[in-house]
Amino acid sequence: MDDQLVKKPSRIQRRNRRRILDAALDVFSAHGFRGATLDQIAEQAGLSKPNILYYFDGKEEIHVTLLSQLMETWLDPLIALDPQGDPLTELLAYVQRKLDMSRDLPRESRLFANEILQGAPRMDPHLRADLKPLFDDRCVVIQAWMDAGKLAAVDPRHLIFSIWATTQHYADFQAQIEVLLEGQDPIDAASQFLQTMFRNLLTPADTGAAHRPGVI
Amino acid sequence: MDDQLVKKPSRIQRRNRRRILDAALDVFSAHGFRGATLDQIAEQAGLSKPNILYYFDGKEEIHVTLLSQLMETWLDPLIALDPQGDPLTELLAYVQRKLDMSRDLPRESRLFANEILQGAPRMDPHLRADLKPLFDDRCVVIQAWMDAGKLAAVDPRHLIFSIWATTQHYADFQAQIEVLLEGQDPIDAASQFLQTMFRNLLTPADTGAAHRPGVI
DNA sequence: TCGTGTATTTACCAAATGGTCAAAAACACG
DNA sequence: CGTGTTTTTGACCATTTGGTAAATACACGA
Repeated sequence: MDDQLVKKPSRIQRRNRRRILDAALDVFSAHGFRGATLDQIAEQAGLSKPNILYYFDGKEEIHVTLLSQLMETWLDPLIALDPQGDPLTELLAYVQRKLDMSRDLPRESRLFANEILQGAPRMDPHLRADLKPLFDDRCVVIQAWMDAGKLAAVDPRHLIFSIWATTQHYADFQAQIEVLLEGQDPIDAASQFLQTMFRNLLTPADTGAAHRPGVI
Repeated sequence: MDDQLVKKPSRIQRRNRRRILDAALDVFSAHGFRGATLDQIAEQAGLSKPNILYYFDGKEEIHVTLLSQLMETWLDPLIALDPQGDPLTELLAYVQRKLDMSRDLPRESRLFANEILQGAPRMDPHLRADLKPLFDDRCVVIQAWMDAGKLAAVDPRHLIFSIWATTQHYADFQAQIEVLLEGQDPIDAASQFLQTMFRNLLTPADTGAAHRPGVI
């Protein structure tokens, strides 16, 4: 019949799997793994619970599938960091890409945050296998830039942490930010602020003054 | 008998309530509200489940009690910001206090993060009633410092966000950091890094060079 | 030591939840 | 249209979970 081990999924299969994963992303990101229920996911997806279990082996598999897909999306901006590019430009662009992701993919950010918060029980292998090597490599690249005097010398690891922390904050702590900012769109102002902060941090001392806000 | 409406709790009551809250902090911070079970809390506290419900009206009340207590702790460092002090010193000390809290009270940080991540369903009133006014007041103070030329001019709100994000990151994303840093204590290095970053950001342009790392 | 209010446990319960299964319905296609 | 396959459903099930009621054990002052 088919010489492939796995039949290629039908149109209906693709559509329903996509619906389920999208609904699951909604629910998991809002309530965490244990807080999410199959009934919620089913309702959100517009399918019955047994129908969902026809497409996935169980709650766990849905979650794992989401996390695997997420890891790719999550690494992208860091992969896009070009060792041949201009150091300061590259890093500021990286900050912007991460911030854009907080605006465009807040559910994914919260799914990730939920998983890490709870000790990364399902994602730990991914972190070690995928994120760690990339992280180490990027630290070497950044360190080389600093050694060449093209960036102010700071700990590259904590630099990356601070970029992650400040950008993802706008997605993960959105509920708090909405209370404190009363409905203004925070991302534009955040972009200004973060670009200033990281430019000031990273501009090497001998390259002339950092671009100070309020000072042209 | 007693002219007070509420009898003062016995020694046993105080001890057991403390045990329960401590156990609940463990469990809630590790699994979130819905992921935590009374059985887990009971076992962790060394009490039976009905015994726990003898001291608290239900799971919800335990959680709410924790969040209320947490809010005080959480506001403390911001309250301690002295409008009369030296601006740069005050803000850098604030960063340090927040970072110390990430090291000393990681469970509390994760409890808070969990709650906000899920949309702050139980904490929203506290945020509006307690955090928001303090936040607004501190923004005014910081803005005044900037207007007086004692700090570089940036958006005070996003400045505070970035301090929260970078410091709490070390508690909330500990699982990830442990994978990436392989067991070194990150807080000391983080302290160096963050002090440098925020000093560079906040030192006003005309006050002489910011303290650049690697440059004495 | 006794009696009374406090503390703890044992045995439950109802609802929620992840999951199963067989049969029905819908569908693709010659 | 008819037939074989895929998809969907309704009825169920076992376990977990938050919570209760009543009985028992305990502390401690009179």
